[in-house]
Amino acid sequence: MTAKPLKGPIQAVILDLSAVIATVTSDDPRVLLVEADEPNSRPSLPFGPFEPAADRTMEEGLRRWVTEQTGLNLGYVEQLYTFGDRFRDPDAIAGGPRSISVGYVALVRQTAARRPAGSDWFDWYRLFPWEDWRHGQPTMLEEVLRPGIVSWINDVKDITAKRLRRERADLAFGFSDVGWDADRVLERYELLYEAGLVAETITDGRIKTGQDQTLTHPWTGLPLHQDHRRILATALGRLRGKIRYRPVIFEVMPPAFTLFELQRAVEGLAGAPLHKQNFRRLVAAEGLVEPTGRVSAETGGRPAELFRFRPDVVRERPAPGVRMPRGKRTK
Amino acid sequence: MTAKPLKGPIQAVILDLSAVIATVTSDDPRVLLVEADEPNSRPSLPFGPFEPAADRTMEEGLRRWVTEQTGLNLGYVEQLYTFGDRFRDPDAIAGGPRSISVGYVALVRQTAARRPAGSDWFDWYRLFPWEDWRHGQPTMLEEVLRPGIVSWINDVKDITAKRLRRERADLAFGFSDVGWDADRVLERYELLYEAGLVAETITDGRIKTGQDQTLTHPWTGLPLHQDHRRILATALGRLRGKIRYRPVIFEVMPPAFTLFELQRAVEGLAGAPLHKQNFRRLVAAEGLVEPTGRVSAETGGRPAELFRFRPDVVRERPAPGVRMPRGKRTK
DNA sequence: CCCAATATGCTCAAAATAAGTATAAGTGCC
DNA sequence: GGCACTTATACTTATTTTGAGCATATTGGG
Repeated sequence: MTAKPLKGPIQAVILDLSAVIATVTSDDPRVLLVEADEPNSRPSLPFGPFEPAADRTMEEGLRRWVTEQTGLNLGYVEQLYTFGDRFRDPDAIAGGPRSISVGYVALVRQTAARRPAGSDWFDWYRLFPWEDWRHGQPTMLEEVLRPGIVSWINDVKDITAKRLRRERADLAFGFSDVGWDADRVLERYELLYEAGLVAETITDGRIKTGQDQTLTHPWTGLPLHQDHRRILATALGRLRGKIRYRPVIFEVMPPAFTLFELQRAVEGLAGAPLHKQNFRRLVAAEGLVEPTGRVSAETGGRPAELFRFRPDVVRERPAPGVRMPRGKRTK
Repeated sequence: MTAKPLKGPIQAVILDLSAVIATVTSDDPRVLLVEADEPNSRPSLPFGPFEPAADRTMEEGLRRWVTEQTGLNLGYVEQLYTFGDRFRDPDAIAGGPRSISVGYVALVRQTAARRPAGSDWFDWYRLFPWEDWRHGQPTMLEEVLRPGIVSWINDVKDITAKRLRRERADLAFGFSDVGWDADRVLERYELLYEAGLVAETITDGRIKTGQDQTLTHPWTGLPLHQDHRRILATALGRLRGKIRYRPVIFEVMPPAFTLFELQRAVEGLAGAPLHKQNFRRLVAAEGLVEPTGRVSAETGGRPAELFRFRPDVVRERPAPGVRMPRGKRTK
């Protein structure tokens, strides 16, 4: 084993940085996408080059070009994952340099959520309709996805391979008594991708199996450029996990908010309904917020007290966040 | 905002893959390091080039060269983080191409933990002595680290900057009534790095402040090549978090083990002592293990029953892992 | 047979959680 | 002003989970 790899031939890679910029407007979680500029192209994540000469770190570089291009000043930024699979850029399959992208997830406040030219805020659940359980199980899950997944399972003859596919589907989608785990966003998207149930599958030069795309694809969410929906799935899963033990939700809230607004934001990201009374008891008990003394008359009923984030909580609790049940049974 | 970044000039980056290969021997968590080949050099993580022409994915590439170089067959592999800060490779500061490394963490079984030529298994806590709380608070924390950190805090005159440093230290090290959070390994290492309390600081062409290195460095763990100890800190933090909600600990266990052996392994990674009776109640209640029917007479007292991992648990529980308290008070 | 050492079983109080019921304080309409 | 309606907030209760300790079981060695 050598301690230093060969530095001789420069690797044929192109490195760029992609940004999942998320917020939550009054009701829905949203993400910033660059709109398609040609008729046949798809929306994409904002992405830009990494310029080693200019930027000390990749995160700095990301912040710089995001601000230059969109005027947004990113607050919370976290590195997500580095995507480098061969098929991620169809151009590279033919032998071009491998395209590598370091994905970041960033959170901005609703108030700062202007609409930069050429891009727009998309409801996260337009991309992942099956992830929105705020009003119960999405109907498309049983009606569209499940039949498609079952036929993907039966597509393979070998009994062991079939069992593996079934177990994987059970785990990802909570079928047959396994609970739905809101965090497994990526596992679900990847299964749908392999099953040919999302529009991206075909473009990657792979054989699409089983499904009639004209029937299924309109129901399985908006396809994005290259593997960008996969990057988004990674981001959503990460965020859902993180709100449980870090107070990141406050990165998208205005300085003052009612407890119900906070609840709506959490529900939006988590994709699940929460028990109202317990939610307020929890955030109070956790010490996440403190009253401002003011009230909001926007609610239509009794005015709600306005709260603010209490930063001291991070020095009192080891893992301050919004406690939520992780799995839920399908029924 | 343009949807496609410029592909004209190839980025001046060198991409490689580094591997944190971890296991737990009977008592201690261990990591595979390549031994220094010259008198003045330091041990390093195994790392190798990413070869787009040969490997479909980076993980495949990693598995390939690890097997080629060490003969180890990696089981569990997870991408950690991508390291690309300017200072990570001293050679690159002068204007050479930026060195980027995609870090992975892998787990192998004790039984498979042979000793590949040129490398050796190092006790994790030789690198991070302050992280080992299995026998109570490490003495070097109060005796060496805390004074060093205090003088780093006082090094700065501005009152706001001083408060920021103090709060950051409180949070990372659990000073002044904040609890010790075992997962914050990286935050602690980065603070020590900035404070000039680890040997790596000086080599990066930065000004070392405050401490007399001949006094402190022998106490602050074994320094590694470049930023490899930082990569390890990231890995340890990630693993500590993960054992709580995924059954990854079984990746390092032999096929059959006693509950106390399992507890030792968890304690080794977590760096904290666990209550024996509650531990066994937990793993039983969680359904993580099942009895094999055999017993082990190795224990010196009453023979212990041998258990095996029960893979079905992943289909019964949304987040199967070893439940542990996350923070602990210093006292 | 008694003791040291380890494994395992059980109890019990405290804390956290889930799911309600009850009450408070506004709005709009008549 | 009274009433229906809406939303906010307080409180109750049963259940589960956790933390900590005590008690018992099963071995090997003097």
